[in-house]
Amino acid sequence: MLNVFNEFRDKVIAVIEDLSKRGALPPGLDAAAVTVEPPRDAAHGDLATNAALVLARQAKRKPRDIAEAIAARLAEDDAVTEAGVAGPGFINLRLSDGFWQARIADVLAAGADYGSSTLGAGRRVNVEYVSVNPTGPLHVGHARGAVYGDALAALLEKVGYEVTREYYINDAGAQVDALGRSAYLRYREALGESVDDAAFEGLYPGDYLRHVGAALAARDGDKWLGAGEDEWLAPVRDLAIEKMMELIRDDLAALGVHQEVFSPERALVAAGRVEEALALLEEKGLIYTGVLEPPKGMKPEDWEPRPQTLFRATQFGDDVDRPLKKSDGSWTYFAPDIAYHLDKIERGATALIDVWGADHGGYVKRMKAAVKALSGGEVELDVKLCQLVRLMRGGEPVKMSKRAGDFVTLREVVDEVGKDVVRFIMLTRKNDAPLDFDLVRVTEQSRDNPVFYVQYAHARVCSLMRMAAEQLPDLDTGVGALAAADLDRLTNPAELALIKSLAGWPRQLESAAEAHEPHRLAFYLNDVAAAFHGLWNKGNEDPRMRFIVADDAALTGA
RNA sequence: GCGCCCUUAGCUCAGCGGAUAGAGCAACGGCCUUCUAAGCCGUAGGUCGCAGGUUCGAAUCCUGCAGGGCGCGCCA
Repeated sequence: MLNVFNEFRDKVIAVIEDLSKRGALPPGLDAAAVTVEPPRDAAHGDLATNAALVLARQAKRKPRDIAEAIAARLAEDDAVTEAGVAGPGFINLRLSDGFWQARIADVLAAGADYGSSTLGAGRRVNVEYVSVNPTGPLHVGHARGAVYGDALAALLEKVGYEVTREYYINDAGAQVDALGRSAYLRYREALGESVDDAAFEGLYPGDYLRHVGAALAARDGDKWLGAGEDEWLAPVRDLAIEKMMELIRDDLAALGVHQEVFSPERALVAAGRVEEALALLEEKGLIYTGVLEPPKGMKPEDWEPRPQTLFRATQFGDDVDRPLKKSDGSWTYFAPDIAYHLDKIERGATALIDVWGADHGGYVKRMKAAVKALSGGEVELDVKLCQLVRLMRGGEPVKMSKRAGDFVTLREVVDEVGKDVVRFIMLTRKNDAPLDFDLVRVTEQSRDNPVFYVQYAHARVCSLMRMAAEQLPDLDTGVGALAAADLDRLTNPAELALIKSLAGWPRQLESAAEAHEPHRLAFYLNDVAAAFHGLWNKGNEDPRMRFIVADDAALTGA
């Protein structure tokens, strides 16, 4: 029995069906809204179900009467020691110590698969995250989306989805041309010219392009020096993009993030996919030429009404129809994005998740509208916005220099505090809440540093295994032997609390996956660590409560 | 002006339509000849921004309002 709550929900529903069959309840009741959860207050018991409250209206009976009938039947279950009705009609169940003890054997038998489930039923989900323009290294803000997306992807995989981890490379816009021009300046430097800082006005002045310039000089010599921009821009830009993507992948690897699909915008454009996607919308009558109203309340200085190619986003819940072409006839950013999302759909994803920075919030409705239009409503797009990260050091904000190219890079932070710390801290807040990242606090060894608190629980477990091997060399600490230990000796409330906490893992995974909220797992780990530290400390009051009891190998095994 | 997000203890924040709304920090009171006390236990602290609505039941869903953040054609 790996998910206690799901199993008992099945039992409750079986009881309801049986009561219907016997005429104690009307037939054909809809039990979809029945839940089995841990009660808010542990004093109420181990499990609580709302079954009677959900059924009362349908059955036209008083909730408490239904609750009494269901509770009486649940009380017959071997694992149930107490089934009571409380409040408006909750059924509270208390389960035997033996039931909980047996869960340890379940966990050991499942090993690393513990908590895995088939909730996703193999459905294909595409999670797109990071997708930073390939114009420089990742900074701290990018790390949040990277960790969030990576954790969400892992979480969905764990509960049975088939997940694609994807990065969209925006390598077709004006900013990669600026990147190419910047790299060209570094190339001239590499060949001995001195280049003024002012030359980088509007470009990327960061030092990280110096090695691109050097690589170009090494590869091509001085062949571009006298050439016109129309000759050198494309090759220089392409090399720069390639080098920047290498840099970004290295940064991601340092953070433990590995995406399997990197989709370049340029390839989509070159393959004519933008025209294809728009033709599809055109067929559906969703594209027209029209004139947009200027946004009210702000005064665009140079606003002139002009006809534009527009997508009927308003038919799919957006506030205005959205332009697909700029006035010079080239695509807006939206057009290739539509093509890209169509591409993801055509590759077989049945659900799409995009992870964006909060400053892209204004873009969500139109993208959802486009996906709805492209897929005929078959594919759902969920856009998760990650709020800002405020980098601090000892309570003081870290100064982000205004000078372009001089931000705090992800790499610097990972090098300073380690990838696990960065990953964990990024998950200690909901994605849509701002997050403070204090470089000093996250390495402190104290209760208010959640990274330390959880890692310390793990360190103590390792310490116990080491000490047990020393003090009880004959004790078999293999998984099979431990599962067969005298688990019925674990009757202390602190011991049972830890077991119950561990038994909640499958449920936590499923609910976090369904909500697309990996941060819940960080909070869960904190709870498990608290239960463990609490039990550990019982050993300070009473040596018999220590994990290792030198004169009792059987209890130590348990 | 419009859209999206946020508003929960002194502070930072969890909270999945359920019961008396929780955790850490800060405050106060305990606990070390240790399986690392880098921790644990306890006390105190609340008009869940405000006002309506839906519901057997609302911090949670809906509407309006207030305050804060982000954004609003030819940046991505």
